[in-house]
Amino acid sequence: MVRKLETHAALSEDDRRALMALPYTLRVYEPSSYLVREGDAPEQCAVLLSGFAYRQKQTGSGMRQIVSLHIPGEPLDFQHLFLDVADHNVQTLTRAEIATISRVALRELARSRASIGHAIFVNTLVEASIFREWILNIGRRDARSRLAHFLCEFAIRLDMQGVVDASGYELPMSQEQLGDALGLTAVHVNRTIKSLEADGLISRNRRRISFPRWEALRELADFSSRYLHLTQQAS
Amino acid sequence: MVRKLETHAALSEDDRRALMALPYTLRVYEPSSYLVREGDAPEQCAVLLSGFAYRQKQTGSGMRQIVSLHIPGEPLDFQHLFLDVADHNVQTLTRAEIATISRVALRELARSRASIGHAIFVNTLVEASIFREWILNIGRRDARSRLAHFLCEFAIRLDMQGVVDASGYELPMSQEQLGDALGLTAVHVNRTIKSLEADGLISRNRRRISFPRWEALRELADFSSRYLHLTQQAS
DNA sequence: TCTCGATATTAACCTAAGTATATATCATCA
DNA sequence: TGATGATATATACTTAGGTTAATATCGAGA
Repeated sequence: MVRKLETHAALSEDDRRALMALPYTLRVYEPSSYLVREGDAPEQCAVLLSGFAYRQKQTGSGMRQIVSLHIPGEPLDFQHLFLDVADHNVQTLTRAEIATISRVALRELARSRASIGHAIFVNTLVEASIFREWILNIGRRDARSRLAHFLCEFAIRLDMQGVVDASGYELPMSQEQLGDALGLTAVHVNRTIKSLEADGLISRNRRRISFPRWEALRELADFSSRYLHLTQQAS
Repeated sequence: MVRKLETHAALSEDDRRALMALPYTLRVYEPSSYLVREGDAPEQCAVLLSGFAYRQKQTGSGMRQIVSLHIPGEPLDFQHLFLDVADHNVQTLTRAEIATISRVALRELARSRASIGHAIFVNTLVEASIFREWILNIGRRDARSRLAHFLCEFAIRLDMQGVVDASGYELPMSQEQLGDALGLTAVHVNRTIKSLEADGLISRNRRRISFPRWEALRELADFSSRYLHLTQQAS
């Protein structure tokens, strides 16, 4: 599980063993638990085994912006691995099972084993690429495309990670949180979801979403998976 | 110059010599020249010696979003150092002097000299942190705060890099481009600049901007420099 | 089964920001 | 020195999305 994430970037040989050998602590967190708080000096490095999590920042006036979303199998703290103080918050979205590794030990491993360091680096580069796409999405797409893009990204990522069948998935968040991720209000998220549904681009049952017209949705979303770097080869 | 950028992250000893020893090509680019195009397989790694540059992505319908801005002394291609295909465009903003290093050589150096690899990693982590702040800025702040935040960030970064005296600076971009960076239209950028000016928060002469009431501006902008990780220590 | 808190949905109304277009300013260059 | 193209500024009007608040729905307990 710890190395499942490494695979997407650059397969290593038997330094998997080294990764697996890292001492870790397993713990289950309740929804909305903080894993990292802005201002903290990060000591540990968390990996999401099950459940969902997100990164979040807040404005002085208390507006929240979700800055990224994380699915089972993804590491949560590479962004702070070499930084002294956290610049954002990391929180669980749902109840989540999390493995915690010592930050120093991981850094040591990254330094001593080049291929592991490389894999971690690639992982953070892909994350950065997703940040860029989110900037584009929030800055330049209207609510319908923006939401559609978000849904497409989530679908593809879940699919890649093998967490879900292609038919659809259970959105692990409220419309309020969806708004925080998209830079919209909950009310407008609701309007927009309804509008996509009315056009038959998605269908829903409670939070379960499926995609009766995937191609049409993808087109509306202006979605291309290039920025996810799915085909990234080891090197 | 090449290693000036490394300093902000984690000073290395005499592997500066190794960096300096990298063969490079010097070239001057005209404004708006493409350095990297989305879809390309990056071969070279550019460092901005003078002038300004930015990263940019476009929507299917042709809307542009500037995703980051770069000032003299900053490396431009670490984001693609270990990725096979570019996910965004890099362009000069002004006429710019650029040193080009072979990507393979730099990767080799990053691998063989841990402290250089580390410095590069820290640099990309800080860039990622800036991406996150931009997501917050675009997603959750209104036009006045958003523009003010942008101006503050630019001021601080220029100041840190020693490019400018604290009194103010010459904005190297049109209001159109400012809009592309902020997720606004040029018209609204103009309104917003005028409004900040009317309130005495900035003063202008053509594109030269100065800050008669820095503290007030910074407060309006909800700006805290934490996310720039200015105090990042070597480790 | 009933209650409660969290979500979701809806409606009415408001405003920040977009659109469209005209005009002014400025730097460049023939 | 006058023309030209790129910016910047201004104005009128429209609209996507925000605000507020009321109502409906649902799952978890008691």
